[in-house]
Amino acid sequence: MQRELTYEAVLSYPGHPSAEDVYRVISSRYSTISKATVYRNLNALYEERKIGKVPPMIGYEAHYDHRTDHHCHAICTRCGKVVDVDVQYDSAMFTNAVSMEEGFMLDSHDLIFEGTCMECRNKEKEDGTEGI
Amino acid sequence: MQRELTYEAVLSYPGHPSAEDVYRVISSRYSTISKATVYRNLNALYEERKIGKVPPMIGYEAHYDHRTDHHCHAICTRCGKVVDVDVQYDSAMFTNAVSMEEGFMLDSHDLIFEGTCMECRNKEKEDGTEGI
DNA sequence: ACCTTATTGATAATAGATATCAATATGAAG
DNA sequence: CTTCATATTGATATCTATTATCAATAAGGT
Repeated sequence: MQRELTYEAVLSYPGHPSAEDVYRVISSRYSTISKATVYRNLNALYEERKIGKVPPMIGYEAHYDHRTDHHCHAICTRCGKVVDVDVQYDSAMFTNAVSMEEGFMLDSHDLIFEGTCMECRNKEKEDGTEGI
Repeated sequence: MQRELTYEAVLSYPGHPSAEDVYRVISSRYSTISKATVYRNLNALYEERKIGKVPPMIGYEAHYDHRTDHHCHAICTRCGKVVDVDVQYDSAMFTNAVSMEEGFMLDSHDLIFEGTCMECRNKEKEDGTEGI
């Protein structure tokens, strides 16, 4: 039942919530939910392929996704926010290159972009001109 | 001085050592080195761009690289080992796609492959036929 | 109602990495 | 060679995100 809540929270979240985000949303109206349950259910939902998971980088929390199709993400290295990116490319060229690497069997690939989101850029601009 | 040792350890390591790997190598002949020093120096060397860092995925340790040029990596999801992959592609197509995303300023991108390395595949094969 | 299985909350534990801080090393200037 | 300033180190505590544990509870079938 908390599983349902978790699922709905991810679906209705604008963007790519972290486990902490999901926990915050749910506990605001169902205050007794445990963090462990959120983590558990996010994992379970991801295993069932009902939700997606942004390829998680060390130093940032894991982020989940209501999209389950394969697509790319950009992560803001300032605030950790994740946005979808739609890039067209032929993934076959990757498959071929990797299969040449001595016996490595390719399951998937991730294309991840790092940079600064507009909000953080604006914030930095403000900070930079502070005092003028 | 431990900084030098750290640098040399990364350069001479076959593959992509984790902090733990580097620590093990160094402490085998310089037993008093502290783990904190290794972590610190790996970070410092990476900041100075003297060594590379494999885009670090949650669930695996960070791995370092004696190559400092931009290239791709494949990670074995069984054992965490990292191997280099040389794929040719035009990164301009990525740059353009991302810059369209409302004001996101792109710094870099990472193309990461996940799969199973040959050793782990062999190991699984053995395990599977065990008892025949 | 009864039994089995799944889910939950609370909490402890984990891994990998960073922060702290006194002790030591380094290195330039006199 | 002293003296002072700065950088690096080792030991350890701490942190963050996550997973493990486990008794308590909930669900669901017969």
